[in-house]
Amino acid sequence: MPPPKTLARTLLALADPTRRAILQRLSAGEARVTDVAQPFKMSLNAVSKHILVLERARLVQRRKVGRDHFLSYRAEPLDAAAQWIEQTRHFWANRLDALEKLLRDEDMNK
Amino acid sequence: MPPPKTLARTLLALADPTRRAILQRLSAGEARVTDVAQPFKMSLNAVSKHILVLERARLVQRRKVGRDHFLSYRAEPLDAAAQWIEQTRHFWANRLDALEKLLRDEDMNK
DNA sequence: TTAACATTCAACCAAAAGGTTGAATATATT
DNA sequence: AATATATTCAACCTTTTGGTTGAATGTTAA
Repeated sequence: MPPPKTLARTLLALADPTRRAILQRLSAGEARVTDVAQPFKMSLNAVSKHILVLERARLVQRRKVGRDHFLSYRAEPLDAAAQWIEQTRHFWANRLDALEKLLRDEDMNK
Repeated sequence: MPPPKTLARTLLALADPTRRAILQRLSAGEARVTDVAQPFKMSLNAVSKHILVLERARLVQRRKVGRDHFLSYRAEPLDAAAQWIEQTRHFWANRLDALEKLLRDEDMNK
């Protein structure tokens, strides 16, 4: 089972629009740091930092080939995030179901 | 359709562990600000601020009754977040499928 | 009407986030 | 060997974030 800080790191990484864009880019296939940075208006260094954050969250993996660093997208952490969200979502959904049932039952008695 | 900043606000709100805890608490039912704040070690004011963030992200709704403010959990923004995550996840999953298929096809030719 | 309670507002502070530029490191090309 | 390329490291700056305390506001209770 993954350490509990994993979810925090994942959500934090996803909370930045630049990082989400990077992920989208990488979900279309491997790319080097420079390639990933190219479309952005910010400096290469800034993008490099964002990639670091994504790496710490295990959302991005790095494969060095000579001077090139090839980045790829890893889906696993998203699973945990999705799970948390689904869980939180369904909890309340179930409560609503329970409430509706209760109201239905009461209706039957009128 | 929701404005595009909604997802950013949602993920940002979820990225803080205190706020996730507050949501969990509220997903079990309505509660007043003081009640929500009680289990935390930080000040009431700090929690009040977190609630503000959750409200701006539409994850929490407020219903005032006299001096009490009753807070409740709203699931809708989580749907958008879940959707984004699912979409990003499946994109890559599909690419993997395509790759596997390609490799299978090549195997047949050997 | 005074006192207690529930909550926010305002001012402040430290730490973190997101960006910049410039130098360092390592690899590739000529 | 010299130069160009790919990338990070380090120092710095500004804004945002998450927290504090103290005062203000509005509501209920004695």
